[in-house]
Amino acid sequence: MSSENGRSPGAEGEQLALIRESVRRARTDPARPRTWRGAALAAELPVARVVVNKGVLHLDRYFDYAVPADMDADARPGVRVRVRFGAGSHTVREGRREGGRLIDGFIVERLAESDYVGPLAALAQVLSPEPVLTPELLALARAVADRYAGSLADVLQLAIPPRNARAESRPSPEPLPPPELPEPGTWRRYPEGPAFLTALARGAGPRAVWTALPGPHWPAETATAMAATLAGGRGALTVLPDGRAVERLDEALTALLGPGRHVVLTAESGPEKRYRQWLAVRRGSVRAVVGTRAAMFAPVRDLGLVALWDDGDAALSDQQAPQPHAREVLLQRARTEGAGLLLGGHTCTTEAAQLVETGFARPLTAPREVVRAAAPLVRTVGELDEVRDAAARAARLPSVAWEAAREGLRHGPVLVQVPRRGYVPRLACERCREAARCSACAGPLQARDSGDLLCGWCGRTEERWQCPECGGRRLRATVVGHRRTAEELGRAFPAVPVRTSGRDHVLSTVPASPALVVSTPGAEPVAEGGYAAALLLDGWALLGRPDLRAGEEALRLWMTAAALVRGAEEGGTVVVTAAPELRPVQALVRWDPAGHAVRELADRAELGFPPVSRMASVTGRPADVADLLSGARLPDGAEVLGPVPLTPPPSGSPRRPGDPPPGESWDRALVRVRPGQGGALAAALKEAVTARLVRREGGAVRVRVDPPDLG
DNA sequence: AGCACGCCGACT
DNA sequence: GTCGGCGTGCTC
Repeated sequence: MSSENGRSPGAEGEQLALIRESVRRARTDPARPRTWRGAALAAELPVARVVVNKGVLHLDRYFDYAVPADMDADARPGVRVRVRFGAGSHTVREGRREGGRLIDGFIVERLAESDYVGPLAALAQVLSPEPVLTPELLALARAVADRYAGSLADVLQLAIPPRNARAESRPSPEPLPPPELPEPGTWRRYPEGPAFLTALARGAGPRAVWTALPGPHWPAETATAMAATLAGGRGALTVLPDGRAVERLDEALTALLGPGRHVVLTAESGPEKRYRQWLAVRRGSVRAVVGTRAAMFAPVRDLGLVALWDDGDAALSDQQAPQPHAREVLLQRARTEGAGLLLGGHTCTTEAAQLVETGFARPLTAPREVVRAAAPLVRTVGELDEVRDAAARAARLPSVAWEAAREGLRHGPVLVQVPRRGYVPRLACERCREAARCSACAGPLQARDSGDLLCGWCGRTEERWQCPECGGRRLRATVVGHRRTAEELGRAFPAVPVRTSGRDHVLSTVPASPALVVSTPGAEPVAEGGYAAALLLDGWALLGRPDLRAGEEALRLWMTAAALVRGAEEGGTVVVTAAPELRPVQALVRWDPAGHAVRELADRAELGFPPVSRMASVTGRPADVADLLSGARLPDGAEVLGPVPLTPPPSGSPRRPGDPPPGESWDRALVRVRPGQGGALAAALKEAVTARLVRREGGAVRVRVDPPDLG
């Protein structure tokens, strides 16, 4: 018997020789045979260009396959196929091509001929005639892959849910006719609100950065914008950071439009339901989509509006390679699909402020007096504030906070926000709480066991640090968790029920009756009728986080909580324990998130920080990082910061993709480029990684564009 | 990555 | 003459 691997001479060997000969001829003969013998091919457009479902960077290109005649009808652009892929797919045994593994892919287009020199393998199977990879989705996925130095296949994995035969076999519901144009309702509080809605309804692409008024109306307002888009005959997509926010918008949409006009796309619903709903969207049966970041690629037909709520929330950045952020994906869709944009939240990210500054979007805000009436009264208290009351001292509350809680409890629930333990800053000025930064590159300072101060970006040792804000020379940190705070408050207010909402169990709503609701940031329940008061405790801990965005993030967490409190007109009060002269604290007191973002943006521009410049991180073993950077053809003026040793995550925390394997110490370098060079930076890094893969040199290196923890 | 090809040394 | 170990290169 011949050997299993076709290496022995004889009939098979002769066949191999023949094949090699035919390939040789194919490379030189202009009238070369294009396929293997014996395959009956599709009469027209016999070539299928395929993107194979393999995320490896050096395979990030198309491969051509021959279309057998019996697959001709189904093998249309966008369908899922299986193909033989890999070395050896040209092996011929007993007259058939074998070898190479069967892998999935998508047909990108059908062609009359291939530019590949050599004979084509045939498609192995059309998995389903459903064209899931639409031209819009392909273009979007390509753009996202390029921006993030990732591969098309990786992005498609995020964008197209796994197939489910049962879901596919069922017909999607008949599409409903467009709804009536909705009334503007509370959008009238914004001078530009009604015009924004009519622009959506008439098919235009208005783009707005929406600073939402505090209070409970944003879900209904977002629903109204979606309804206006539907009324104009186009589709709408809204992405929100978590399941609770999705639920609120879902309810608002159902209240406004009834059931059946929208779907909720989240990763939580099971595979069959998820694919069924996704298909209903792709087929045009449903024109409106609401979901978490998993919905950002939803193939909405004739997209007229992309909306994003609270784009500063870290949950909007995908954890799967290449880790695209929903804001960037939706912006790309607004640009290329001509859709309107609604970037909303109770605060404003610097990225959103930049969109306004560059003229890409217009601000959608309410007049000052409307803001003042809707927002609660905010008071600040330094933590060294004198504590006269013994009970207040027991609860570790400054007197002002104690009074506000006691007064608030007479009228309804009182929210107490406490930073999570572990949410601790690296180093901040003891006197003014300003984060300690490197005097050379403005990177965050870390304390070594030796007592030395080391920059987390450039690795320089900081001698004799002095706070640039107040001249202080001492540094510090620590925080008390929400559970212990709840216990202490329970003792201080013995007659009042205490509820907690935190990481392990998050409450979505609380009743209007008086209660203390202790919550970690981001987990605050919505109170019926609004909270009477809120205490934002240990604010300095949020501000001192070792992150570029610490100020912006603290303001976001405060305002998101404070927006659940009744307006000043109804007696709503907020007390924040943080130094009143700090910029985010002032922005909270004045309720001016947009102004804060504009000033923050100016600072970032001056210091060369994102989003004004673009950054990417490169991590890996020290030798690998150095090798990759030396081989990369970075754009002109690119700056390399570091490399420095990557601070290991605290032991016990779950390993995340991109973390070094246990026992290895990795370096991290940051690369920074000027505005407009982001694409070139991503391309250069991708090329450098690919070159190493092809040469098989060195160990794994990870590249991340827009690293989230600019420590 | 995965897989096949092929060169080379070892053993029947 | 045949087997199989591992370095090298490619994937339509």
